Amino acid sequence: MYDLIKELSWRGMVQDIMPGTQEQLNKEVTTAYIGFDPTATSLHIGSLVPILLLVHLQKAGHKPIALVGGATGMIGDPSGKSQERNLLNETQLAENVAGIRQQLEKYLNFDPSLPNAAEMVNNYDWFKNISFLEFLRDAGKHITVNYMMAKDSVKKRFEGEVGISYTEFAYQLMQGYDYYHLYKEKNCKLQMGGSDQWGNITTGSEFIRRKADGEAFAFTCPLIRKADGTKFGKTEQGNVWLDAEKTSPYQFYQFWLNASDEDTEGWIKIFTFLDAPTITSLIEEHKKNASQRLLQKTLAKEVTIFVHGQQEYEKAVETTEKLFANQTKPAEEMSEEDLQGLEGVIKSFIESEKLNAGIDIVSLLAETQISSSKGEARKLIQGGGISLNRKKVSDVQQIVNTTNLLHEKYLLLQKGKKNYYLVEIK
RNA sequence: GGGCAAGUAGCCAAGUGGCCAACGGCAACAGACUGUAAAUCUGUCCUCUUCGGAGUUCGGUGGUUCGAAUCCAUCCUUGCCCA
Repeated sequence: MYDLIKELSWRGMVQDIMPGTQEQLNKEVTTAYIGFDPTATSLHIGSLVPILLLVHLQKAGHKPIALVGGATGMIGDPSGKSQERNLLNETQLAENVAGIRQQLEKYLNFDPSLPNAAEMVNNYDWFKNISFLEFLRDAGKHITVNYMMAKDSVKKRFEGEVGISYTEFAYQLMQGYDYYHLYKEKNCKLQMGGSDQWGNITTGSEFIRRKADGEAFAFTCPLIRKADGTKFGKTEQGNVWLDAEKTSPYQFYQFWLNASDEDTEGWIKIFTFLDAPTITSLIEEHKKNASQRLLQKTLAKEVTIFVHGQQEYEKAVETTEKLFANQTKPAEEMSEEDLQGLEGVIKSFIESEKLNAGIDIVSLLAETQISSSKGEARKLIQGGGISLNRKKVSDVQQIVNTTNLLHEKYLLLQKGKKNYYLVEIK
């Protein structure tokens, strides 16, 4: 067993920590949990940090519990939200819980023969049996409203102009009860999470102290931000998901590869398992010749392998090389195999009759969904944002027909520099 | 139940009878520069378009007016104060 807090500290993954947490972890094998909100069927890269915390925890010899918030998801966490959330319906929620469960199983070791095997729980399982009266008597009585109101997440809403419903106000008490439940049932003595969860987490510790006279610890990791202040984890296609169906490994790899220098130094510590000397030397190496983007490549490699596996990583690199390594090389020189093997690039189809007759570029872009409308397609072309087979389209009227096809089957379209689309005839 | 204030595009936020598809900022998308980086500069940014325009907006509904995001009525939502 090594010093987990020390390990996480140099990685920049500890924001707030309760006194005594480090001692507890070094004293004995400790069970710890993190909650995941079932707001979608897949987790996105924002959830990667909590997942990594659990992985580190397990590596350090402790026992991780992943809690899926089937019950709390029905309520809505006010943390970081300036507005009341919409309630999810039950079927949607059940679907989301199932999806997330499946993903978490990939990253943690659930082998029951291990002394510190990971476990997964759903708080709906205990909340469904608790009546409102019971909850008020067993939980509500132990925490004062004054205490709950002092939390930042709640205070903001009191001060803001939107207000907070009784339902969302109760959220932190539910999360506190979760912690108490796991403390009682699983001897869970540590809760982790993003720093936005600090308020909710400490309510849990306080609740355990008052109701069970027990000591329960906590620490949080900083929320990931980009150096330019914009939201982390978004691309032109939207959220970056961990599900390969939603975000292909190639797109996933590209996301990390595109990280800025400034962000990469911090991210490589957080998102990879590389040790301190390795990272230090990588950073030095990178600074000598930043244009090689060694840090970005290493980061992208490590994270893609962790999430999608070695094989998918290799395919992503292959596709990346075909598209970006020889950008000046005419598209006509790409072999059929090259084009077919463009794994993860967005593909679409066009009927061969349309090409035989010749189709104007604007209609083609609209039909293949590369642009959302003809108007947008036209604007993109006028702004110089569209390339066909690596040649910039300058004429809005340009007709595309079979002579433009590569290997009589494909069209390689680009929106901007980085977004490739492969159109196949059918 | 009474009083006061507010509701404008993804968000913030101007506008308070025609010059308004609506100032500005953020976010987003594209271009130039570059290293598939950052910063910077430029363009786009309600929807559709044969690029000439066309259509639908300013919480909902109804009205006044030649003409309303702007005035009136009413309803809804939110916040604050009083009961």
